[in-house]
Amino acid sequence: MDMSERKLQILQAIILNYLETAEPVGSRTISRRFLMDLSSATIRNEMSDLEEMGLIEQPHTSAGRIPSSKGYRLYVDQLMKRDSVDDQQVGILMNLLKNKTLQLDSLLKEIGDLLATLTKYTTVVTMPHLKKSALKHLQLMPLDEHSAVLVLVTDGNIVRNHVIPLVRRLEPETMYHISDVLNKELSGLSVTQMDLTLIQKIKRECQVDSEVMESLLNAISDTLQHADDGDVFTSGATNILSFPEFSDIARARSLLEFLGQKDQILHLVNMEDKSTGPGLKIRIGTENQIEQLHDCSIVTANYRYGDRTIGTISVVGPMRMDYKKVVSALEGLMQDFPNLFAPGADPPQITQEDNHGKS
Amino acid sequence: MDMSERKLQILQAIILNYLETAEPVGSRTISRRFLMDLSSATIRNEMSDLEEMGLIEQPHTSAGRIPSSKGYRLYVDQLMKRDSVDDQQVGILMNLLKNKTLQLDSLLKEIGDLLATLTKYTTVVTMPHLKKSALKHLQLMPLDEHSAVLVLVTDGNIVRNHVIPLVRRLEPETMYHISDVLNKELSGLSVTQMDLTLIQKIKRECQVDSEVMESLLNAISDTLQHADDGDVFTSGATNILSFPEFSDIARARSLLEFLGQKDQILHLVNMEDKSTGPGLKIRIGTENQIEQLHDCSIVTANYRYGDRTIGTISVVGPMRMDYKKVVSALEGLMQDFPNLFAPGADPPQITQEDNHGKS
DNA sequence: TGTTAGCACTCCTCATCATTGAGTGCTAAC
DNA sequence: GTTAGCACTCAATGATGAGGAGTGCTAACA
Repeated sequence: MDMSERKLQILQAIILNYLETAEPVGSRTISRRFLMDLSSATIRNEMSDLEEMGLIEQPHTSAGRIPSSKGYRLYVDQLMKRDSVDDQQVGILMNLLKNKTLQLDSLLKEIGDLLATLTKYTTVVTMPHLKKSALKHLQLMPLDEHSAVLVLVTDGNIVRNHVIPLVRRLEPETMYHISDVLNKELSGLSVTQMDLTLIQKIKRECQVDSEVMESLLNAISDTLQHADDGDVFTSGATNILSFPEFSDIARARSLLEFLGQKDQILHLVNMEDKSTGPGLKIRIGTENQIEQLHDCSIVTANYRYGDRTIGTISVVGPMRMDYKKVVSALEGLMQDFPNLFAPGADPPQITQEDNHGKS
Repeated sequence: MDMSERKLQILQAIILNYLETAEPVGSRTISRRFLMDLSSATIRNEMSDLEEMGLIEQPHTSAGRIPSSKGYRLYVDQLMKRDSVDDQQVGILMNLLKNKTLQLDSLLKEIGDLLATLTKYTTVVTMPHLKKSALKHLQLMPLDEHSAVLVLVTDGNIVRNHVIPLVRRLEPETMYHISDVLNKELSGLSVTQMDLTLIQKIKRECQVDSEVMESLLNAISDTLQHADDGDVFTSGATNILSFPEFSDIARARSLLEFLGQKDQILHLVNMEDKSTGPGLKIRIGTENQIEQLHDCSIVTANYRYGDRTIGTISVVGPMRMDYKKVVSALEGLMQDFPNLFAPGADPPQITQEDNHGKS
């Protein structure tokens, strides 16, 4: 069976109508609303073909048709046009963000919030992995007899801190000294790049009583190793409850619970999928591995800082999602992303994922 | 109408049965399950009285009775006994927490998570207000040409940080110097205790070019003033969806959305209520001012650090909540709270809210 | 050969109606 | 004061049928 232009039009009509109404679409509706020069009977024949091709399906015999995962996929890949109206919305959003913060993590949270408000779906933002980020500065701060604070700043000005125990009191001056050495040796590196040789070198350079130094370095290395491997920030989760596809409370619950599990989310958005290139990644309905997401679609963008992809911004919604709007919003966002960050921030430049291979 | 012992027994029976089944309780059920020496007819007469007193109500004429807010209130105030089984559970929970962290905020998050798991309800923990906490240490860290990080540590080892812009480059040594002065002058104080005289004094002592100093102090003071006035941490929000009283999706949604609004939550838990003493605060159904909470009950405990009440831990559930379990858990928690924190932490001691006036 | 009108058929939706049963309130007897 | 008995109420359940949206098929048409 060949794929005529007309079939595509009908598929698109079904999808557009279904996105709007969430009701199965009948042949007469299409004939009246979209293709007035064809009778419903003709459209019925075409729909029958489309169903055979697996692009649409029928909830029951005497109902209209709804798009299948495969149908949405075809729509997203071939039929969908970008929307400049949404681009404008993104522009407004970006202006809200500009110069608002010097810190990448708060910026990302703001983006998540605004994107959830704009799209009315749920957004999931993964923060940069500490381990993959380059350290910009690190410092020990005296706290009390038994503890000190280790403060780490990574590129993007993300600050992490951890209280570490001391075997015995250290003078502030000693700490400053150690901090200087640590900084000299470690800044610019990522956690994965730190090895034993480096640690030995630091130990020598500090010239501090080796017992203290030993425990201190252990604590620091512990902190670095166990630092959360990427935080997840979710916004607009309750938006899901407003869609009729989630009026079944059990379904809604299982999805919301899934969205609450950081490790699962991380696993999901970081999952590599050979078929998609560098741009946005769109997963539709049953294309998702995870069962809780079989009724959902997820659009994911990777953001970059410097030359590394370090995190993701995703929009989660029902399969009957306004793909055009979401894709426009995310693409617009990724385009403007580099300009968002600190007007004259030092050397680092956030660059967008280049979209080569896409028109 | 007087309140006989028997009426109380019947009320208690209704409540216990309703907690279990979520179904209106009929006279025959009580006669069979709880008070076998009385006929259903007798119980019916008593129930009629209880209804007239406003302690129970009837969804419709031919249904059993369910407790009213007033009924639960009486139960909570007079009938409910503490439960030692739950105490044991709390004991286990406490052991899980012990020595886990040196930082009050992560400890509180853990508590929230565990309490949500234990009770199967939703927990809401408010973090200490920065403005009310005493500063333990504060420090400026160099970052790059245009910015520095201000790190604040409050009692409880809660670390906050903020990137602040610099009008021009400062040497690390200068920053250390400024930090020392700031520390000397400010540590031990809370934000509310800092005034203009103090700032002037700091300016003099630093002996740094006054333009730089001016902008720096402004930024710091900005940071302190605008520091989030208490963060809110919610755990187990989706538990709500498992209760039949929230099978209506609109109701569930409005509650979940309410729980997502930090400012509203803060307003709620900090609301002073003259009628309750120092111990736990229990708000049942319509006793809550906020409309979204009319079907819910909230049990709130204040935690203290040193001599100040600085935050709250709450459990939110349906009105048909297992008050005994929740109250036992929270009371047990507050009792052990002081022992939880850092084995040999410096001077500060977390003390519990004393329960005088309670048996 | 592609398009369309017509028609029988399917099956969901909704309203109606009767049945059932849990529960009540009242009364009269114990 | 307690209880048995009885009439009554009303939500829940399930059966029934009308209405309607939509389909698939067939036959006629351009």
